[in-house]
Amino acid sequence: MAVTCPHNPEVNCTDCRMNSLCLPIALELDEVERLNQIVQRGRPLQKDSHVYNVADEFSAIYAVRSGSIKTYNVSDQGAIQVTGFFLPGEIFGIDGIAHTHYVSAAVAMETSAICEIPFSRLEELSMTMPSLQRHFFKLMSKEITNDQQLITLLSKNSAEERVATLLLSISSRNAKRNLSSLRFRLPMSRADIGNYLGLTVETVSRVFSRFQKQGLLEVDKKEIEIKDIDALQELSNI
Amino acid sequence: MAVTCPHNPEVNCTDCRMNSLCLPIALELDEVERLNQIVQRGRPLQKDSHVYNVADEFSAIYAVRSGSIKTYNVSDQGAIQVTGFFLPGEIFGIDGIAHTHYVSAAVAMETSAICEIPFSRLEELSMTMPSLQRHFFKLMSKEITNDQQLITLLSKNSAEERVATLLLSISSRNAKRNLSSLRFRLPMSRADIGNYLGLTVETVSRVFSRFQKQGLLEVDKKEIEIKDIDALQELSNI
DNA sequence: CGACGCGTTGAATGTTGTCAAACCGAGTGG
DNA sequence: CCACTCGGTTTGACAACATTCAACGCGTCG
Repeated sequence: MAVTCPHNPEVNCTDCRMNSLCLPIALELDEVERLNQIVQRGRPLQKDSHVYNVADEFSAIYAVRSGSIKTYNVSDQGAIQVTGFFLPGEIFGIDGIAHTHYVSAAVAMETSAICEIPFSRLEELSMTMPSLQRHFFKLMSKEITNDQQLITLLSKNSAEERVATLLLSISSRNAKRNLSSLRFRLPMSRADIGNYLGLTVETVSRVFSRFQKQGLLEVDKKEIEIKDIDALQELSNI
Repeated sequence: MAVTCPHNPEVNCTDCRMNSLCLPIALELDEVERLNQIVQRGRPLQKDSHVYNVADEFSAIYAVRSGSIKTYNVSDQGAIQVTGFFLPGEIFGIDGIAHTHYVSAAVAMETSAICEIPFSRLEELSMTMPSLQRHFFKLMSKEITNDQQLITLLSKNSAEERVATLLLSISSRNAKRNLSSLRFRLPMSRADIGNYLGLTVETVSRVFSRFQKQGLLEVDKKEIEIKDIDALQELSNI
């Protein structure tokens, strides 16, 4: 049992139950083992502690093993923009590539464990493992796609549509991790949601209340139960 | 004279007056020549014709030689989101990397000439030219940075702030191309601006009128003269 | 216990979107 | 040559949605 506990720093890539999410599917067993060799697993991070901060030197990319991470940018004027939420099995920190220093920051939203993958060693490794190289390009590309979807969301959609879309995103990502897609706990605060979606805290709160009144959701602080996923999808799709 | 005309397909990278913008600075003369060998220059594109479209096979990245290009995404529901405007010397089409097919589209906003750089040959070339490889990573990274800046703009800024920021962006990019930073012609329509900035055409138009009334701009259709760049910067910075 | 962070709710305000009309310049056909 | 249409743009009146400001509830922690 201990070996599969996500907080356990001893767990290796082969046994990690997230490996289907963060590793390329095509990897052979011995390749996973070689990757495993370079992955560094520290002890759990406390809530609100930084994985990296703006202007930190870029040296690694990260995978969430347990808990949850948010990333944010700081504009020249000091405005904070949350750019992503990352759940177990997901990769973050790729935007630092090609800069020598991070332009964003990453913090734990709750007690979390992460895997650190030194970038230089990953580069070496991908020279001899084409599927890793490809996977890695896909990750950068996915980052761009994600950002552009967020741009569309912010640019074209109402508060209700934005919140519905975020809830469905978390729902489907939970499903991938074999968790319930209809009942889950939001790791982030209302302020984080608002910041991410370009809304004020009050608006986010009101949307949750409205959804509850309309029977789409059951909301208890951060606990969410989706009661009418079709209606949410309807909202998210229009 | 003919050799420096930007529409001329015969002009090569060494002589192109945009080369300081689209090529890495560190390239040796003979390296430029090797790159020049793989660049394909077609005849000019007409206004509104596509460089590539959604679902086209990804095979190359592009540089603007003359004219201007816009890129846009199409959401599942068919909504169009303009994601970028590209001026001479700028590179576009990088978001197709790591997908086999484009997820976005690129169209000429006016008669334009472009350089096509086949991706597979660029990959080969960068194996032997470290500075090209690095430059190339920077481009992907810049795409992410740009997108995230747009996210912040859409998420946190008012209509006036968004328009001011776009104008200043074009102004400074013109300066890099040795054109006037205070007097220029906008290549894109009001509708494109609105789509890009998450505003309606009417709002964009009103903001231009207001800026003119306040003496920040002189607007004549697409011709713009910046009268008070400090005031614009003030707006863009807050 | 009180202070504090976080979330919710209410009322008023304001910015932006919507709808409608008109303008302008370019191109077309009578 | 003029009247016409058409696309892009501007402007106005109005409505709607989100923000702002304010107050309050609730749980946690010192």
